[in-house]
Amino acid sequence: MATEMPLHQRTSLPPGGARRSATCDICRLRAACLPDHMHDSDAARSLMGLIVPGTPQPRGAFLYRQGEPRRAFYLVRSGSAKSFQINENGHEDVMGFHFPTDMIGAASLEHRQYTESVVLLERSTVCEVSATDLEALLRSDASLLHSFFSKLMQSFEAERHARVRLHHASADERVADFLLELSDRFRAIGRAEQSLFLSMSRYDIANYLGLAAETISRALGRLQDAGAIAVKGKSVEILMRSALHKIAERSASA
Amino acid sequence: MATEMPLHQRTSLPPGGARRSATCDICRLRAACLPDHMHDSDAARSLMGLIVPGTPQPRGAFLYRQGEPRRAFYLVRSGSAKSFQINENGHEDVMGFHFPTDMIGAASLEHRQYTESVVLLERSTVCEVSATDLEALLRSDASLLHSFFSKLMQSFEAERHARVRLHHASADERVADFLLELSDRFRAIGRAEQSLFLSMSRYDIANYLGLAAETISRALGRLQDAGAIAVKGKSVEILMRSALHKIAERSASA
DNA sequence: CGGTAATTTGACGCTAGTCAATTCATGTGG
DNA sequence: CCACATGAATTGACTAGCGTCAAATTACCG
Repeated sequence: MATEMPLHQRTSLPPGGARRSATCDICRLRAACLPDHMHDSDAARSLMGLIVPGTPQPRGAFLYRQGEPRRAFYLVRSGSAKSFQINENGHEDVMGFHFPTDMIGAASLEHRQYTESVVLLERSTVCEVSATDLEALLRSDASLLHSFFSKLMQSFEAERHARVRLHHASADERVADFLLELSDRFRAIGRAEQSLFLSMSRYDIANYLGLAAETISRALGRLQDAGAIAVKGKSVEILMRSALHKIAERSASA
Repeated sequence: MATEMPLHQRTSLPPGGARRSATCDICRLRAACLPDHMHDSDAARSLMGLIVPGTPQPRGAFLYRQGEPRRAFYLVRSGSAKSFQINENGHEDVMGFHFPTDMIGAASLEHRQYTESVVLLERSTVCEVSATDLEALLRSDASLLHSFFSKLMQSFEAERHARVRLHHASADERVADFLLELSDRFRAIGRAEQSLFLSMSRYDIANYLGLAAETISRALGRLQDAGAIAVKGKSVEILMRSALHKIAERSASA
């Protein structure tokens, strides 16, 4: 079995922290986390009232497992997570990685059960929103529904882009693209964009990009030889962003 | 240049047929075309009133081009189409294929301009819905918005599935999966599910699946040798659906 | 500090891409 | 209606890139 086994096997998240609302007010991620155009509307108030901050959970803890009844949505506050499905061959398919301000669970929106599992990649904190509460709010507030609609459309486009872009790309191109994507996401949440910490394993990256783990190692090595990055274990420094871009973009130059 | 040049260069669709509403009532695709839970609601009436059937257009005609201001959404009534983007290398990326009852243009929903081009693959008829009209209706009717929401979620999941599924798949697996997907879609609109007509070129299929056109030929040949299908030009007969399934599913059997 | 898992590195084979030639469709005009 | 022209599809030969297997090295956790 090539896939890693979770360290912890708990099936659900413990009660979480104190149930005080308006915690978003004191969260430094607030601006990046909540939908853009609802910073001070009534809807923002209502939504923030539903968000329950949790306590830090250890690496390997599951937010939920594929097949469990859908209870809640989550917002990553610190740390990171990966979502994955077990396919018909018993093989793990990594769907994506999640960082602070990312919403988790929307992919299961149209289902009664979670369609994927989500496990923490490091010690992390997540905020929780009850599914029934959120759905009720969405039914009553059209502008909030529109916000969600927008966000989903964005994910849809990103997903589409990833599919066609990476279909034609070589290993080096995919890895360069992956690093740039991470960098962009880190920048968006106020982290250093040139210092990346890869909390996920090479196997996870490989699975996500449709490559073998060994190929990830070699690709990182080649990018390093090219002077674009410096790799030291799970830490990657982006030395020449332009070089990385050039590599990522040169797919299928017919 | 490996990509095909459109036969016709018209930049927009001619006026279309007579502007009589309620044409959906006499359309045999109605049940499959409109959202499930709105067959006889007020919203259904309103929506149907916005749908304008067009006249048949020749192969190679564009519904719209990437970058044009977004005017309308389209529903395929007969024939087929492909949507594609030109990427930064001037290369064509095929995003998908469209058959009767498919909605076209939703991917540009959040933009003022079309983010892709759509060209007919054969002589086809499409129905048109004005963008402003539809958006006004969506704003006023929450249940309709929910329907759209649902439909988008479905596409999102399909897109996701396509990405992870095909990432690990071999050429034969991808082609088998593609044929089964077409078969399913044909069945959903009442066509024979075992007799497929591939209106798109091998190059388009290859581009869509992230392969070379020659590989499509060879993969089809191998599937034929395996007794799963019979290929004759653009016509493909599915002889053993089970065999095709087995081939499509056996990706990454660790 | 020891044991385990993760990562790197090397060797090798196979799959799919590329280039080129040929066959096959399709559509056009005489 | 047929001959021809054009592009699509197939087939073959060769090559490059990635997967696989195995071994060595490093990082991590108790």
